[in-house]
Amino acid sequence: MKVTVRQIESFLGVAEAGNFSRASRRLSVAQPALSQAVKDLEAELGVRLFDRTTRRVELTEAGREFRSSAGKALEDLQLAVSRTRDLAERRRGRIRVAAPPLLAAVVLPYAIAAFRERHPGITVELVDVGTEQIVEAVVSGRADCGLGTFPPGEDGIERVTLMRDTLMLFCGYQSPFYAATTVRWHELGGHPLITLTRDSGIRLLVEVGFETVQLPMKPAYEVTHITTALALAEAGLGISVLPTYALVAARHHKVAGKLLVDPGIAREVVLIHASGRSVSPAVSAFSTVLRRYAQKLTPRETN
Amino acid sequence: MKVTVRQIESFLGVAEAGNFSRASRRLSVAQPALSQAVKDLEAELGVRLFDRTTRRVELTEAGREFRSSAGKALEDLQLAVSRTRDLAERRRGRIRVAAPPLLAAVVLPYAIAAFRERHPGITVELVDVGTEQIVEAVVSGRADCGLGTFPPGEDGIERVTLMRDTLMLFCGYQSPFYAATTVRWHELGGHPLITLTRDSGIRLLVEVGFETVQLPMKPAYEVTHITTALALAEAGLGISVLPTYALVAARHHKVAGKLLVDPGIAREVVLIHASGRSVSPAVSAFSTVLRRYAQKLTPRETN
DNA sequence: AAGTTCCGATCAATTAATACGATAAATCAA
DNA sequence: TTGATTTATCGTATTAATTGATCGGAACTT
Repeated sequence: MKVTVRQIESFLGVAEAGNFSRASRRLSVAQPALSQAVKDLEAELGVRLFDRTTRRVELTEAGREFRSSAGKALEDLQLAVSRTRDLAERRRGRIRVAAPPLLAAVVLPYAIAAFRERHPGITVELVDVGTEQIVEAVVSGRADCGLGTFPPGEDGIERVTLMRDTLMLFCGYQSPFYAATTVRWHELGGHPLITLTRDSGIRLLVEVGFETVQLPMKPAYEVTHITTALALAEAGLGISVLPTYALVAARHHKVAGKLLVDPGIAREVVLIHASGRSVSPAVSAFSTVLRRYAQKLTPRETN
Repeated sequence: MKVTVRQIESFLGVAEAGNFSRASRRLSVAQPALSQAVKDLEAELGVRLFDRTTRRVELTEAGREFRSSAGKALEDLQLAVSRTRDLAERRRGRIRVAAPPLLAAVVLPYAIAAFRERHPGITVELVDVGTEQIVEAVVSGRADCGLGTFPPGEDGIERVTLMRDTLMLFCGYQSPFYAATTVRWHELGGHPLITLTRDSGIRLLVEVGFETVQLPMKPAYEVTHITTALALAEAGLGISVLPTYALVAARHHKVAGKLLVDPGIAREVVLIHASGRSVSPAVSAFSTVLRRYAQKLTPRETN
C-alpha cells in the first residue's frame, strides 16, 4: 500500500478538528472512513500519529512533525493544481505572438487591449521578427502563434483565417477620389503616390497592382509606418494604397478609404500555430478574441 | 474525482521516461494504467499535459509548469513520509530523560553511550530536575521518560522496572571489611562514615539502615558526588554505604563493594513515562537499552 | 458507584476505483 | 504500402473505499 492524498487529508482534517466525528462532517465523509484512513496512514508510516481514547484525540510527537511537513507539502501540491487550473481556465498564462511590423503596429494594439479586458491574467508578448521569420518562430516554439499572410503549403503549422484583407486607396479630402465609392487601378496614374518601404509585404502587392494595369509605379514618398502614410495623405501630399486594416488607423485622420478594383487584390490574414503541439488555453482564447475583432474590421465598403 | 498521488507519480514517470511504455516498466504497472492515470489527471486539471502521438510524447507548457511545481511538492511529501519513517525505525529522534543527579551522573553516561552506539541518530537530552520533580516533568511532557525510585500509586505514569538496587558497603583496601564477603549493618558502628548530602535519596535509605540496627549515624564526611565518596574511601578515610550502581563508578577506584545485610535494604529503579501518551519509538528503544544495561549492573555479590 | 452519553473502532455489504490483458488505431520507417 | 512500435480503448476481475449498524470504552452526572 502507499500513502495517498486522501489519507493525508483525513489526517490533517482530524488533527485540525481534534476529533474524528467533527472532521468527518467537515470533510463530508463517513467517520469510519477517517478511522480507516488514519489507521492505514499510521501503518504506512510505522508510527502512531494520534494518541486517542474515545474521549480525547491529540497528536503524538511524530504526528506533530508529520503534520507540519506533510501539511505544507500538500498545500504546495494543491497550489500547483490550482495554478494549472488557472492556466486551463484562462485566468493566467502567457502568449508570445509573432507578427509583421505593420500588423503589430496597427491591428494588434487594439486587439490586445480587447483581449486584456477579457483575460486580465494573461500576458501578451510581441515577438519582434521580420515577416519571413514568423513561420520559423512559431514552428521552433519561440512564439506560440503568428499573424500574417503566408503562402499555402507551409509545413508544421495550422492556420485559422482571421480576415480577408483587400487593398484600398486612401486619400485626403482634397483628393479628386475623395467623393468616389470605388476606384479602379488605372485611374491612379499620374497621382503622387505614397508607398511603404520595400520590406513590407503590402508594397509587393501594390507593385503587382500597378503591373496588372501596366502603369509605372513612381513613389512620391516612401514611408515605414502606415500612420505616416495616412498623415501624408491627409495633408494632401498624395494618395496611398494600403490594406483594409489601415482603416483602423485612419479613424484618427481625415482620410477616406476607397475600394480598389480592377483588379481587386486581396490576401488572407491568418493566425498560425505549430501543428503537433497542443494549443494552449491562452492562445485559443487569444484566437477567439482576434477572430471577433477581425470581423469588425471587415470593410463595410465591400457591400 | 480528485488528484491522487498515483496520478502525479504516473505523470512524472511518463514525463521522465518520455514514453508511456518505458515508464510503465519503470513504475511496474501496466501501460494502460498510465494512460488512464494521465488522462484522469488531465481531466482533473482541465488541461492537456502531454502532446502525444503514438510516436512522440512531450510535455505541453502547462505540463512543464505542473511538472516542476507538483514534482517538488511530491518530493517534499515523500521526504516528510521518509522522515517520519525514520522516527519509527529509530534512525532519528530525541529523548528527554529526567533523572535524579546520582543516576544521571553514574548510570546514564554509560547507558547513553551504549544507546548512542546502537542508535546514532537519536539525541538524548538530560532534563535536570530535582528528584521530586521527575514525575511532574514526565506527566507534564517536559520529559519523555524519567528514571528513579518512586512511591507506588503515582497517577498518570507507567513504570518499567530496570533493576533492583541494594545498598552496599564500599571500602578501600586498608579497611578491615575489605576481605569480607558480606557485612552486617551493626558492624559499621565506630567506623568513619562517608555519606551523601541530605538531598540525596540514598542518604535517606542509609539513615533507615542505621536506625534499624539502632546505631547513631555520625558522618565523618558529607559529599555530593558518588565518585567523591569512592575516592575518599579509596584513600582510607572511611567507609561509605552506596547503591549497587555505584559499582560502575567503583571500577576506576581501588575500592570493594560488599553486600550489606541485616537488614538488606533495596529499592527498585524504574523507568517511567506518561500513561495516555504513546511511547515514542525512540523512548522504547532507550528503554530496551536501559533494561539490558541494568541487567549487567545487577550485583554478582548477591549470589 | 452506577448509569448515561459520547466517541472511536470494527463489521458486513455495497459501490466505486483501479489494474490488467487483449485489441484497436495511429504513426513513422523502410 | 507494409511492418514495427506505441498509445488508446474495452471488458473483466480485483482491490479499495464508503456506508450504516454495532460494539466497547472513557468521562460526566447523579
